[in-house]
Amino acid sequence: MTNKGGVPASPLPKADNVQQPVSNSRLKIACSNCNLRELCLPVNLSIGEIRQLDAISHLKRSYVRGDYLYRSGGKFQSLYAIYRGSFKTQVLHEDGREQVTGFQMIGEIIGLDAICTDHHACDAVALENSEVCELPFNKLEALSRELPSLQRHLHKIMSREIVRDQGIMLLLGSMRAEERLAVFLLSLSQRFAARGLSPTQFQLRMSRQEIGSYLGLKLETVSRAFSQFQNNGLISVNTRSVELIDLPGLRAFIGKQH
Amino acid sequence: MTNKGGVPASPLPKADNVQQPVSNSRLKIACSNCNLRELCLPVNLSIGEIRQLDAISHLKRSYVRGDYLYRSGGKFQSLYAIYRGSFKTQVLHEDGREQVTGFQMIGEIIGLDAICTDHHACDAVALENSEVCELPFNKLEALSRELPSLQRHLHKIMSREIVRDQGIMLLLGSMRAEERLAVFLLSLSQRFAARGLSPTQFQLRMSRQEIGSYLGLKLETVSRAFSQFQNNGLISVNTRSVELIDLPGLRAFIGKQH
DNA sequence: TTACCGGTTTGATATATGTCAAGATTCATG
DNA sequence: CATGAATCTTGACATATATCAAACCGGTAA
Repeated sequence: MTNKGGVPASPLPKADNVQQPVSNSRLKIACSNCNLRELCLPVNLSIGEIRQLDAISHLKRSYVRGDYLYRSGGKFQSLYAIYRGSFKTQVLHEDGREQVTGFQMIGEIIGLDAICTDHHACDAVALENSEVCELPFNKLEALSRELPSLQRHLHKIMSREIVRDQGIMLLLGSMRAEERLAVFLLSLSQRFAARGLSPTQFQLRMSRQEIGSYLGLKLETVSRAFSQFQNNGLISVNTRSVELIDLPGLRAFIGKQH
Repeated sequence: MTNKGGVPASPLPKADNVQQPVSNSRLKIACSNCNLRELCLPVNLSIGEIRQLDAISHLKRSYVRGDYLYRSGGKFQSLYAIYRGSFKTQVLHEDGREQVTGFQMIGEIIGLDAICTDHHACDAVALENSEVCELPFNKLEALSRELPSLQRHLHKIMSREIVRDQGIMLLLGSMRAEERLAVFLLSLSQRFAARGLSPTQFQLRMSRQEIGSYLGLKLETVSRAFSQFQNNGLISVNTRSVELIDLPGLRAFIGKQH
């Protein structure tokens, strides 16, 4: 599964609508495929520093939809930078309840939950054909002692995750069903835009059930909310393909009474 | 407000039911007041290393109930180790909605949300008379480049916060009102126990409204759930003072249908 | 083509929690 | 001690979302 050599084993990934990579560093490629450089690791690093980071990373090959990147309880070794595709993370309660805690896409770092106990606290499951860069955490820590800008960046990534989770707590704790879906769609829109993809037209990689779990709703409620937005002319939706027709209207919808 | 000297400006804090401090290091004191050493910073550090950490910390004086430790949007300078008392953190939405994102008590670190943008993402408000140790983050980062065990500990604290938030997402996304309150009470119980306090009898420092905001419920619903537990003989409650009578029963309650 | 099969949509109804309102209790203060 | 302001409890009722059920759709395989 892993490829320890210094050169990617497979051709560079190409997504529609994405610029060509600007260097042959795997991590930089994972990053230069998107516009939002902060999402990925090699920010504010010199060429030499990026090479050091490259030296500790491995390219892992494809996961297909449904494959586990890691499982809850598994031993923690590495963080993963998503290189192509997307994942969901979920926590399972012993009584069978599950909660999707996030959807991760290209350029994002996954696995931070495992640091505190040395064991993963959730499952990570591929939503489509995907590839990740593995970043052995011991080596990442050692390198970040040498490179203050890498250290700071690692801290920022963890802090951003905390802030993101708090935003979801706000959503789950105090928003109505349709508001939650609006927030979700706008968040996807923004993340696609940051990667040079269309902010108004995209394919959902997850089911209504998975969206519902993430938003604390049943799948029927999610489906009804989609239909409602379509009836109001805010979006056009056909199963997994979505077009956001009225972005300002969607934004204005959040926080409104009734 | 700050005290830059090497010696605490006020007498050591004493809580009922808590052991005496074992050294005169402010951070170690904040820590040795509790049994769960991992909660606080100077874990696995030598005496000399703790002195280094002490050298970068300041003791801040009392906050009274309602005082802000920091405000959302404020410039990020420092993390804070709670030395005495307790705080709540809350995020505010522009439409006036607020969500309490956590309650923090002695030995816990607060302020991690601010690292990613250099500005605080939430408010931190004292729930009672409280004191904190200020830890200037630049100095903390510099020191953690020198001390790998401090570096790892800082990472664990951030990761633990991520895991905690994901647990609350599970609670908010898929539990019923009474289950949420049971989880909340058991979590408090465990944290008190870890500090050498009674796991079954304690005073709540927050209002029904604040508990409700944290749990995604209205205050009336929280009040009814308290009454329900009391009627079922699981707890005894009188406004802010709570006794957990049947801990196993409370645990068993979580996840049960109906 | 035909027949599945998982996922989605939509309708009818049930229920948990919210909303509104009135008292009761606790707490702060003169 | 008396007063008033918060906070908490409890009841009656409203409503958003869940539940249950049926029909619909798009892809895949026989």
